[in-house]
Amino acid sequence: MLLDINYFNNEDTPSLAYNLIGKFIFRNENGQINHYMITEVEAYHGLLDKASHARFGKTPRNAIMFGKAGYSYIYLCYGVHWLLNIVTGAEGFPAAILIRGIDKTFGPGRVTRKLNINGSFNGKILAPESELWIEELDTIPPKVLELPRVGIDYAEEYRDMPWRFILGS
DNA sequence: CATTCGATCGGG
DNA sequence: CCGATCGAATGA
Repeated sequence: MLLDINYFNNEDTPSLAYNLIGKFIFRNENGQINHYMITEVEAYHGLLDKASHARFGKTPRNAIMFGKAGYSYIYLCYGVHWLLNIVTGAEGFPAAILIRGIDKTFGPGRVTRKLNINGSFNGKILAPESELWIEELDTIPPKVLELPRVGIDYAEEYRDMPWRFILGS
């Protein structure tokens, strides 16, 4: 089942992120379709989240986070790595879920390399027509670990929020 | 303008 | 531990 705007149009970003573990990213490259289980994500939740790109309000870079759910938000991190996020929540509520791991690949920069995507995919709707989309293949809930997010030591009281989710064993 | 500094990774 | 690498954000 395709997970689209109706699925991601939810303002409980941490719960959406939790529930993304065990779902699948599909990628169509020249007719060759592969899919990868989502194994690690982080939630970036609203204007108040001091770890989020949206914490200073709407800017050209983060505008997509304020838009409709079910779209991609992709940006260059440290001038080197493209990071893939899924926009969530109602229009006007800035939130996104960072994809940090798929299958055996860990690290958000490696995820986009494995999927062979970059900034040209920013702002695309996650659907087969974009050659990048999310599906639920089975409804058995996996074991999920909750941990603090990575690389956001500056986020003050939001630094230790357990908004990083990892597939458990 | 100038400067700082990241939602990282790989190599030594 | 550190350098790469560059654009967003900030402040003058």
